[in-house]
Amino acid sequence: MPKKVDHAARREEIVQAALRLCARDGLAGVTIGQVAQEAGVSKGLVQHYFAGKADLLRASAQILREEIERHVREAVRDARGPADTLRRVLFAIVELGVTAVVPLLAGHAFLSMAVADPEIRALYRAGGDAVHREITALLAASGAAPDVDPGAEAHALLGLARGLADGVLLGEFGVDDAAAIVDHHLRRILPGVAAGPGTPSSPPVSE
Amino acid sequence: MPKKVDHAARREEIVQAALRLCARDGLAGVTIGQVAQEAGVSKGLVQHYFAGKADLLRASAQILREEIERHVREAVRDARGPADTLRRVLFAIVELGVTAVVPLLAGHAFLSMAVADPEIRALYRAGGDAVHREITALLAASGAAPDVDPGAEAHALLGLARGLADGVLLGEFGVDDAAAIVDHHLRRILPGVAAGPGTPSSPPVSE
DNA sequence: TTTTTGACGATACGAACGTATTGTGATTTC
DNA sequence: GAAATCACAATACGTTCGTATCGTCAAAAA
Repeated sequence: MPKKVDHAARREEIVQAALRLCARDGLAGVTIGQVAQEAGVSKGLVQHYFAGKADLLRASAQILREEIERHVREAVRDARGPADTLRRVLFAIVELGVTAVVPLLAGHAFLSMAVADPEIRALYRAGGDAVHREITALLAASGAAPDVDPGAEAHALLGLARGLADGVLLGEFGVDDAAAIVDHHLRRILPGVAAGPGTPSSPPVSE
Repeated sequence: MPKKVDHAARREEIVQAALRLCARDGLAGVTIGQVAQEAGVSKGLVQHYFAGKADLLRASAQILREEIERHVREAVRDARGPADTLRRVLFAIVELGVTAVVPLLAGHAFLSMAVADPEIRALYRAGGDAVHREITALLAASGAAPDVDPGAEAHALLGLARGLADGVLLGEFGVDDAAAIVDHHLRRILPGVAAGPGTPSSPPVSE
């Protein structure tokens, strides 16, 4: 039998190349040949690991989701209490505009596919719902003001964070401006919870 | 001399076909041939009106922006006072998720192009900045609470609206839920301004 | 009426696409 | 050590892309 390789790892290498291309040139720039070149392998190898282009894109969307999830989960790792966790989650999402431009851009490119492809759409929905549930729970555990409905407020916060991430991505404002906006809203929702001691982001940079 | 036709109108017809394809299949599905077929004209005619594919895409992004701007401007037409206008602007943006799925999806597809193509990027920035200025002005004129910075709050509201539009687009919640969220935030920002008498959207639908 | 001009269609062509096919080593099992 | 197996490269093939070119017809100007 032949050399034993980590099938999943090899697939991920190729997918990462695909995501890079997707962020640089859009979904249109993702071709088997380009992906192979970007990954530094032969075109044949891409075929060896993926049944076809659709398979490649499907896997890319999947890993894209995991990538963002990992990013958020990492930002939350050593958070103190639900309020701090919530803050870090939202910051992490906003920071995608600069920290993880590739996944974010690729995500946008995939969004149009999500409408046509039910499998990718399900992936989007699952991801969004998971974050929403998480934020709802954090909100409920953070001692929110009595007039806030955790479910609705979670939709608001998630929407706000996503919208701000796009603003950061397009350079309309900086991460720190976005972070300040998030903090401002959190302070309104969570009375008595001051801004967390450690800002996960880098020191302020003038726009 | 030959038959005189409205050059701009013919270009727009073709662009509309391109945008439809873009929303249905993503940017990858926009080919000269497909656009021609969708528009019901020959491939040669598309060439006749556009110097090349890049020209077509550029024009599409331009018209896309005008389309959304028209949509918002129409929603604002018979608004009463700055607070009501602001509310209608935000509602219009949120409603893009159902009313103008084509422009919204196409916009997402173009977003990745905006990073690479400086011309399209400038278009995005100009559009975003214009809306931001508008919202800032409306906010200042609406008698906002003393602790709100109109500029920052405008970024927040615009971000919120954009994020909610995506949520609506993906079916995470309904337009009415999103509208309620917007209203809730507006009430906090603009004390003393009750919800406008006429909700532009349809009656509540359970998710 | 003749000429001219541009709208528009049909076709041609090279490049690049996705995929199918084949070939070649290296490595593990027997 | 022979045989089987899989990672991986190379090539070939049919399709579709964007674009260039040519042809045609109608209408305005002469």
